[in-house]
Amino acid sequence: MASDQTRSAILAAAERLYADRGFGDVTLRDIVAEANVNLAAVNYHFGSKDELIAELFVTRSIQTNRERLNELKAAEEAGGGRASIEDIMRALVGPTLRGCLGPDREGSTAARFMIRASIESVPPIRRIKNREVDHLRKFAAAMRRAMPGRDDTELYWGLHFALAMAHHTIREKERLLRLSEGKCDLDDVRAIIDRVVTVSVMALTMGDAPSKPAARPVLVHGRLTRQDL
Amino acid sequence: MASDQTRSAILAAAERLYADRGFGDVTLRDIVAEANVNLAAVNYHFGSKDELIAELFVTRSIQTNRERLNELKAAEEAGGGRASIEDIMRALVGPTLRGCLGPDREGSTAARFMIRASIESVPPIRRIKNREVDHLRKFAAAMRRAMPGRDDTELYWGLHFALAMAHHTIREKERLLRLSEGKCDLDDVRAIIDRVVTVSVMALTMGDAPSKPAARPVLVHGRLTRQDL
DNA sequence: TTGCATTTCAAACATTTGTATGAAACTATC
DNA sequence: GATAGTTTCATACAAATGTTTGAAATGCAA
Repeated sequence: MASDQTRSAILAAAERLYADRGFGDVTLRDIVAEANVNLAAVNYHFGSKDELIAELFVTRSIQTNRERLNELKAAEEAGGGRASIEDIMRALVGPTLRGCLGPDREGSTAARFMIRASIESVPPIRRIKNREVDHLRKFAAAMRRAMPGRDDTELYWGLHFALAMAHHTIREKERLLRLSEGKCDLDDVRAIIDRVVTVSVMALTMGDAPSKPAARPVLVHGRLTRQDL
Repeated sequence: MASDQTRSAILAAAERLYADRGFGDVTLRDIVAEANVNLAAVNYHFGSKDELIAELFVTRSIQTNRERLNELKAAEEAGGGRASIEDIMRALVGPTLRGCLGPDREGSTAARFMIRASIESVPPIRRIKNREVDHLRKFAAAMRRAMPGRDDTELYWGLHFALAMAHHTIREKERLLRLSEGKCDLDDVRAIIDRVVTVSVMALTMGDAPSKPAARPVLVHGRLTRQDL
């Protein structure tokens, strides 16, 4: 068998098992059984279990970051070089929410893996996450361009809260579903993204209103409209 | 040694070690060493390691819930039986944020333990968290009283986002600090609570404005004032 | 084919870890 | 102070798990 086949069989099996059962109770033996390869293959190809997990997470992180930046770039080009704050926030939370929620989420192993990574936060992943700040700086810069003059502190808090709402929704979707007795529709990703974006922009622009009501966020793509509010 | 002394020595040592080093790499042997008791004492007094962790978490959860409900009750009494939505949100996120952030947080083992519990989410704790919904229902009820006529869905989302911002701030405070290069002051708990409450109330009351600007949240206790915005 | 490097494999290793055991020490009650 | 119940202790157990090893198999170039 070609070397790459074993490698990717391990990666695929590991991602699937971790996504399904969490990092806590998936052993290397489980993984190699699922991948139909020998136990020693993991250490041969990856060095250690932790490096395997790290590779999985890095791959998926890069993917997400690329999607985010693509969306940001598209918004900037559409806006003639400068994206609106709303579109920036949408680019920030959209890819993750779309990937991890929605009715077809069961089919996406990658998304479920990233949810696990967000919930369980195992050491090798935590190490990577902690140096993930550079990517966010690009968003901070775009936000600064979109809201010149606004204090940087406010900007960071807005960015922080946007991620908070997006990630918490992914992490705790079961609980929200139970608490709301199904009233909160977690399959309508469009609406959820709009909701998170709206609140984020409100947090970022608070104080601009009420004198300038035009600055208030307006929902574009979603189902929420003024009369719902 | 009296039975209770051993018991509480184990509890204290376990909480301290878990808080410092996380659930991942603290063994029962570490705990009994720290507590100066015999290894078998854990199983004798608690049955198993998981039950020890569960007891730690339940104790602290009850404590937090009590603080939240006390604050809610106080607000309701001060408001003549009905608390404002702002005070309700403040009662929801205040105790946790006060406990887990702030300059004296290093001293509070309990708070650091709860942060760990929030970050690592080990099985026995996850099991408990999943049936923790009842407590939140009381807050949902209070919110319903404060905002009669508002759609329940909106209410749950507001509750959800409030917890999102609070918990994410606790979980990711290091990252926010690094991202903002220290600009976001995570020691000023007062200001953070005000910020979370303000955004939560904005999320809950969105649509009430701009026709009724009086309905916009006004910061009371904090340092943020209108001229900052 | 020969020879060399890469990859696979079964088996064993070395720890770590939670738990169980049975005797000893202790405590409190009568 | 004898006895029964409780608690402590040293030690052992059993299972799991990541990692290593050295040989066998495979692929590939000369």
